Amino acid sequence: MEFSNDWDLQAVVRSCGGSALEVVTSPAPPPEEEVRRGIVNAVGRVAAAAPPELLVGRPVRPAAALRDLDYLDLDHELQRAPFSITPPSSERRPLDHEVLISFPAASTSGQQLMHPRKQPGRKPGVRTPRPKRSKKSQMKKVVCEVPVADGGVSTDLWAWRKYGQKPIKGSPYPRGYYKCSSLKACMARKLVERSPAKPGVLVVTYIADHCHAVPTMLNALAGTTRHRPASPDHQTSQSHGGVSDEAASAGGGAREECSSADAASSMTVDGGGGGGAETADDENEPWQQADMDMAALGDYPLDLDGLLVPFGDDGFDRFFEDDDDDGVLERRVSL
DNA sequence: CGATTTTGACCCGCGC
DNA sequence: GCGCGGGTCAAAATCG
Repeated sequence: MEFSNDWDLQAVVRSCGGSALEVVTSPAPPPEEEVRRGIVNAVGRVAAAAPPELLVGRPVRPAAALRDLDYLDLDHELQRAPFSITPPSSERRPLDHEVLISFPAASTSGQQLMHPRKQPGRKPGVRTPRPKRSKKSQMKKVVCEVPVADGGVSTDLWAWRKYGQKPIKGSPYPRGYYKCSSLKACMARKLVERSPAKPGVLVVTYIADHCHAVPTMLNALAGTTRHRPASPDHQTSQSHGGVSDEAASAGGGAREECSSADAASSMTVDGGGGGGAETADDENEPWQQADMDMAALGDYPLDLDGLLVPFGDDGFDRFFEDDDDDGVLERRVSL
């Protein structure tokens, strides 16, 4: 089935359902205990309640999903929540203003990669003024750990577009940078990387909130499927110490439809809002509602295709042999 | 043709 | 003040 295939691929990456609820930021982080509790309640419920099919293959409208959830004994399901909040002491050591949510280890199955490409790049000498990255460190961040491929892949309603990937010092895996593609002005961003300590876990960091409603027509944005050309020139390594292929892979499916992040944002609501503008009161905004819902759904889409394979590994070949015969990474969402 | 991905270059924050 | 490393930009390639 179609779904299953897609699902598999997507599974590789998504699932952080979390929606984390968020948190945080800067100046006054909410009491850890509270935040944690809130996350568990919200995220746990959803994740536990929603069947994979629901979250993944066919995204559901948030409202509907919530409705469904209402019928479940959420409290009960809590223990089955697919993730857990990781205390600050975990390996990834969240910052003061971060909240780390982790999901149970999952099967690390999928490996993917993509073909190398030529080498574009910006022309030297060309530079454009860029806004200062002020207070980046103070930006709202939600960190969650997601099993690379636990069956619980989920989809979120947000559309992400990959805008960069970089090798991270100390980690064999590259980090992918995504921004919301629904609206150019939207500052929501997401960083996805594999945990060096736990290869089967992806660390997803959501930054900033979405300043718009959850896109209802995902197809328009998310339909993209990138088929990797059977690149004839298969060179494996390139500059940057090897970001190469894998990196590519990252992009491979790069588009994700996420939600959570925002979720984060949305959830933020209580927290303190960090985000400023977005936070704006959202209570009455319809989109916000949607946001919340999604958050509640706990979907965490991630696509880290590229991140799944460490630099310089041989996953490449494997990828084409196994997962999908087409050698295609697909990610589709249809509403 | 428009949207997205890839990826080298550029820029900036932070630690020393 | 300098260098490192992370984050972002944007040209080129690719895909639907």
